[in-house]
Amino acid sequence: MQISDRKKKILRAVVEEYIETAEPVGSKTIQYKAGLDCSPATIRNELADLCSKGYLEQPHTSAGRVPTAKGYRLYVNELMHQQKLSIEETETINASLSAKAEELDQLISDAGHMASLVTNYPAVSMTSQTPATIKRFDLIYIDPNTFIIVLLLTNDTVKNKLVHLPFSFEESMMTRLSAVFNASFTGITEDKITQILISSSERAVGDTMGLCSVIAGFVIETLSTVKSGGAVVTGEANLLKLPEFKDPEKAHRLMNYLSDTSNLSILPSLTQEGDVKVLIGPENVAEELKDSSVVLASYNAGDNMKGLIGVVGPTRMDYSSVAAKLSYIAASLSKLLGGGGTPPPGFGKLMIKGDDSDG
Amino acid sequence: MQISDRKKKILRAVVEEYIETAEPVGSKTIQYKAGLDCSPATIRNELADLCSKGYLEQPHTSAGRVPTAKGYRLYVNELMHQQKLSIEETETINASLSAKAEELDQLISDAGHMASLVTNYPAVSMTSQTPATIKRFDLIYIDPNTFIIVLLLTNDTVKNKLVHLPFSFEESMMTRLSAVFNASFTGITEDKITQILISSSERAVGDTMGLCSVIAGFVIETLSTVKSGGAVVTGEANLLKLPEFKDPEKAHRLMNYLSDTSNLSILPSLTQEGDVKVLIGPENVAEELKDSSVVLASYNAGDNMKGLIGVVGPTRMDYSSVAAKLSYIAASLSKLLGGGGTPPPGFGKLMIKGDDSDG
DNA sequence: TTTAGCACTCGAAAAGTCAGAGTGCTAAAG
DNA sequence: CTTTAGCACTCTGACTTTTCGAGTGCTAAA
Repeated sequence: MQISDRKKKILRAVVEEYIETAEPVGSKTIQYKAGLDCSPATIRNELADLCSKGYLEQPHTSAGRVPTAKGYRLYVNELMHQQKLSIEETETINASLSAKAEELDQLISDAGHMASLVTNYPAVSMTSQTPATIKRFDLIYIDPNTFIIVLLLTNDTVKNKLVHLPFSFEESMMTRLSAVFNASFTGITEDKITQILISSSERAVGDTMGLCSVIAGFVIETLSTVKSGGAVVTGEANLLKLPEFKDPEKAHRLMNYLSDTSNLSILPSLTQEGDVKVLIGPENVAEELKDSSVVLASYNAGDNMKGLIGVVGPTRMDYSSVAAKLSYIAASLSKLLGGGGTPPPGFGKLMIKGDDSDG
Repeated sequence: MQISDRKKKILRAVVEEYIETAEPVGSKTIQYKAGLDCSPATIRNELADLCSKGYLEQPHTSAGRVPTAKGYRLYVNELMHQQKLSIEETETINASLSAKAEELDQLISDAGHMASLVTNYPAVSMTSQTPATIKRFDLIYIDPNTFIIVLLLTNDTVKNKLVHLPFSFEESMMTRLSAVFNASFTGITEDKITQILISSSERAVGDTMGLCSVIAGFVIETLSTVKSGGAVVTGEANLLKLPEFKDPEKAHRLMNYLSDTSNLSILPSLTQEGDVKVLIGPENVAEELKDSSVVLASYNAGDNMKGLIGVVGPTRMDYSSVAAKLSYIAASLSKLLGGGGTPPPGFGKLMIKGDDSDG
C-alpha cells in the first residue's frame, strides 16, 4: 500500500507536533506546521484517510489526531530526520565518559547516567552475558591467615576477593595453589568446574584444609555473576515529568517493572553492535511496556562482550534525538572499551533497525 | 509541660490511625480505637487541647486531626510500641543477606534492596567516609604491556585495575615498583600523595615511562572514591503508592533529590553505630525533605568503616515497624561485616535516638 | 468534669454549564 | 476528480453550583 507524499508530510507533521505538545493535533496546526498550501479541509480528508489506514487515531470523535504505533513506525523508518548532536552535547558526553575509564562497572553505570541526563528519560545500561572465563589466576599472600584472590577474566575485567581463614597456612602454599589453578581453572566456563576437578586440585597441592573449595567457590560465583551481567537503571524520576505519567498508578507500574533488573535481561538479544533499535509500544513483548517505547543501542565492550544502553519513554518519544544521542554514546563506549578497532563514533550517522512489519 | 495519660493515649491513637489511613482522624474513631470509656465530646475537648499545644493540627476547621512533627516526635520518643519482627520477616532478611556475603559493594546494595522491600519505602544504603589508606600494594605482571594493580585498603576492601600500556616493560620493573609503592604509599591518605612523592618514586625505580604516575593516579582515584563512599538508592517507585505523593510534582521533587547521591553524604554524620535515628519532617535540614521523614540505622562495616542504611517516607511513616526492621538489618550487617565482635542482632530490642527538642 | 444535643463549617464529590477546538459532510468551484 | 468554503454537530476540559456528610465547637444539663 503506497502512501502519497503529501500524506507522509502530514503524518510527519502530526508525529512531530504530537511529540512536542502531547496534545492531539488538528488540521489547522498541520497546515501551518507542514507548510502545505492547501486548506484545512483538504488536510482533514487526508487525515481521515490516514486514520482509516491505521497510522493515526482520534481519542474521540472531534478531537485532533494522534499517531498510532504503526504511525510512529513509519515515521521512524522513513520520515524521521536524522538529527545531529550539537557540539555542546557531544562535548558533555565525551567529557563525562572518557574522564573515568577507571572501572568497567563504573563506566557502565556512568553511561546510563549520561544517557538519562541527555535524553531526559530513564535509561538502562548493562553488559550482556557473553560467557566469560578466567584468563589468569593469582593469589596474593597477606599474612598467615589472609590472602587475596585475583582473577583476570577474558573480558579484561579483574575481580578479587579478600579471604580470611580461621587457620594459618604457609606462603608456599599460595604458589602451589596459583600454579594448579592457573593450570586447571583458566579457560573454562562455570559449568565445567565440578567437584571432581576441585578434589583433584586438592590432591595436587596437598590441601587438607578446604582452601581449594573456598577459592573454587569464589571462581564459580564470579563467573556466574559476570554471566548474569549487571543492569543499572537511572533517572526513573524523569518519567514523572511527562504528562503521560501524571497518573501515579501508571508511573508506578512502569518504574516497578524497570526496577526489577531481571526483567531487562531479554534486551541484549534484540540488538546488534552498531545499530540502534526502536521498539514502539505494542512491539514490546512485556505487558508493562506495551504503551511505552524503548530505544536501544549496543556497543562493543571489550573482547567478546556486548554492552547495551537504552532509554524507556512514552510512545510519544523524540525518537530522532534519542536515537542520535544513544548512538553517539554507544559509539563512544565502543571506542573506549572495544580494543577491536570499531570505527570512530559517527557524528549523527546512524542506522536504525526495527521491526519492519509495516502493515 | 506535662501531658495527662489520657492525652497521650489519644495522641497515640491519632498517630497510629493516621499512619494507617492517611485521613484526618475524628473523635469517634479515637474513642473506638483507643478503647476509652468517655464520649466523643470529651475526646474533642482533649483534642482541642492537644491542638493548642501543637501536637496536632486540623487541615481545616471541622476536619479530623492530623499529627504535627512535634506530635510524631512525642510518639516516637515515648508512646511508640517497640515492634518485634515476625520470624518470617527475620528469616527473609537473614536468608537474603547472609547468602551473599560475596562482595562488600554488592552486600551494601542488597541491604538497601532488602530494606526497601520489607519497609515499602525507598531505601538508601551507603558506607561512610572513614578515610581509608592502603594497607598493601601489589602488581601482577601479565605480559610485557599489561599488569594489574591490586590495592588492599585498611577497610579490607580490595581494589584493582588492569593497565594496558602502549610500550613494554620488564617483569623486574614490577617488583621494584611494588617495593617502592609499598614503602611510600601505604598508610597515607590521598592528600599526602604529592607530585614530589611521585617524582621521588620515579627516581627510585628508574621509571622514565610514567609508570609511577599511572599507578599513583589510580591510587589517588581509589582513595578518593572510597572516601566519597557509594550511596545506592532503591525502591523509589514505592513512593508512588503513597497518597501523599499522588501529585507527581511532589514525587518528582523528592525522587530527584534522592537520585543525586551527593545529597546524601551528610547522612552518615547523623548516626552512631547501634542506634536508630529518626528525623521527622522539618527536623531535616534539606528543604526537599521538610515534609518527609527519614529513619537511619548504622552498622559496623569492618574495621573503622561505618555503614548506613535508611529509608525515606512521608512523615506519616510507620516508625515503629520501620525502626525495628532497619535495626535488625543493621545488626545483621554488623555481625556479618564487623569483625570486631559486635553483639548479635537484638531481636527487636533497639535504641531510638532522635532530636530531643520537645517544645 | 463529663456528656448529649445542635447548629455550623468546610471539603470532596456529583451534577450541571459553557466555550471552543475540531470534526464530517455537503455543495460549489477549479 | 480534487479542492475548498461553509455549517451543523460533537466532545472535552474548565469552571461553577449543588449536595452530602463527617466532624467540629458550643451550650446547657447531668
